[in-house]
Amino acid sequence: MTIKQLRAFLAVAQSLSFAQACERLHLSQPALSLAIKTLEESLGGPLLVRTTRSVALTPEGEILLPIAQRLLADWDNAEELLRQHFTLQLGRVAIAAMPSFAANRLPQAIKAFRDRYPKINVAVHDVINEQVVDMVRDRRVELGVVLEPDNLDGLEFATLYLDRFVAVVPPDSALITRPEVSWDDLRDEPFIALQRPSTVRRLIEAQVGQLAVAFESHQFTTIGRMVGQGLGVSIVPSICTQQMRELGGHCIAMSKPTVERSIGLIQRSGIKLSAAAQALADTIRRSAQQVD
Amino acid sequence: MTIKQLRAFLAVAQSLSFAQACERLHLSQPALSLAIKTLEESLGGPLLVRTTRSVALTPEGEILLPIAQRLLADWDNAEELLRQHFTLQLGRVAIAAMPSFAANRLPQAIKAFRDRYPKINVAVHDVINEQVVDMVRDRRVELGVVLEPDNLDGLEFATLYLDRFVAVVPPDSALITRPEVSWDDLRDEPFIALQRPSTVRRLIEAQVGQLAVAFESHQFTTIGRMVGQGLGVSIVPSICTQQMRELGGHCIAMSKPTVERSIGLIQRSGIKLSAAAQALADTIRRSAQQVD
DNA sequence: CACACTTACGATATTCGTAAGGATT
DNA sequence: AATCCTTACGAATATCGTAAGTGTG
Repeated sequence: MTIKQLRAFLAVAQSLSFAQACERLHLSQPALSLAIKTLEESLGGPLLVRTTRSVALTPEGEILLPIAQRLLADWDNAEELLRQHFTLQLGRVAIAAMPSFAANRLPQAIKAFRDRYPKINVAVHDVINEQVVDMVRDRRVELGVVLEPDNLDGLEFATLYLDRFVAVVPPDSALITRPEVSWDDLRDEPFIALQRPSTVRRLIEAQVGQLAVAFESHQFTTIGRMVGQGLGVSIVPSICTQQMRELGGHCIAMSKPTVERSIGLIQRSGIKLSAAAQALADTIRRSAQQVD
Repeated sequence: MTIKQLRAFLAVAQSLSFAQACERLHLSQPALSLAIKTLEESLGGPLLVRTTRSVALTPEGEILLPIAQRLLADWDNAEELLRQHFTLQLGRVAIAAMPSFAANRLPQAIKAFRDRYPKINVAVHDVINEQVVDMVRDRRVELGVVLEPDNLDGLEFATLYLDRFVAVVPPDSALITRPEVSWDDLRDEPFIALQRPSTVRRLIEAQVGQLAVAFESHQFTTIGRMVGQGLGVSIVPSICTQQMRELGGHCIAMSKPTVERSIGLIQRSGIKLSAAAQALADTIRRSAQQVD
């Protein structure tokens, strides 16, 4: 039993005419006749009774008719579903991104993606850097945006930006005129830090040692606003520059030695991204180039 | 997308190896390779990622896998179901029969049928003659057993037995020594008749005019037992002879002019019986020959 | 005689298997 | 070197359409 044979049967059963079914199937009468005959032989008995002037279903044909309809409908639906996934007319991507990226750069990339592929469902997981890596490893997301991890096994990393730390100081700070500030310049000010665990916090501490932390927050937004209110200074990834400015903080480049780390896309290596995830990755890459 | 292609995909996806899938499919590697390739082209993208040493599913392949399983399972089930119907390993027949036949002859035919085709469900409708015809016309049953109807249009009738009326008298009746009795011989006795509407009742009245009915019943069993108890005499189709004897009645042939009517199978003309109904009809015909 | 389905048959397309090629372990 | 998948190509198979055949209204 083949798809063609079943389609042939359905066409004849519905029109009760070989001639009409021929047109619907774009098939010659003999070809249709043979298809039905072959189907009947493969199933072990007649499905249609043909008098020279009319066609009727046998009881077994009556049994097959609704089954054939459902079978072919399921078949066509499945085919269409797959095609839609390949043509990005349907699908779902899950992406995880570290908070700074999720807050500052991802939204515009998602916007561009959604404008182009409105039917693709995008799930964004805004989690700390380490969890992004875990989620990619666990296959809970196809894509991640992270600071380049030390341990890459099983993962592929591709740089989007080169990020360095910048100081954030209140608008009335004495440092504000300086073209750049050193780590030591900030030691005297109350320091506002991300709460642990956080890669940014860890990297800063690795650079300057234990900090005299005055305030802590999980959110860059809170940090920015605290700095804006003159509560202290902070150090944030350069990706957050614009956000800090909007919140009232003033950003100043850090003098050497500066810490630079790559921010980039990670995915499991050796597996193929879904068409949707591939397209999202492309969109994010394009978006990164535009900003730079 | 064809059945073969989908089976090929399923085999590869399950074994994650072309080589193993080849054996399962009884197919050469190139043929399998081509089948997958064609499938991928027809759907618009890759389903499998082949490194030279391993095979993995693409995300779209992951989507297709459970769909393919269900599709093929449904397909195989449908095919098997139809085959079972044709080979009489599964099915259902509905038959309607007039009470005298249903009670006297049908059970042994059903028994023989069920011994031979234990999986076929048989529904018997024990209804009066006219309703049998109606049920066949209305397609509520495929087969009927009736006295040959006057109006046959749209129906086919095939004789099983030639039935004539026989007299039933109590065992202590004076008539019991007679080789045959006439209609008039029975006029003096209390008459036990089937209740109207009944073809038998109608035929008897057509023969002898209005009867002096002493008792009426819907059931031949009741009539037989009444006669057996000496409450009166009756006239029944010869098909009931054995039943009457068992109930204590004594059957005597009717002298000429006797009424003979055919008892036979009816079915809608121009349609094909289901394989199951055809087999049941054959069994009933064989059963009728054995009795004669 | 026109219509509707089937059979006959030659042409075209698919599908298959063998043989060879390329890549990885 | 061995394994595994792909490409190449000739052969077998299946399917198709044209033409002829058959039975019905």
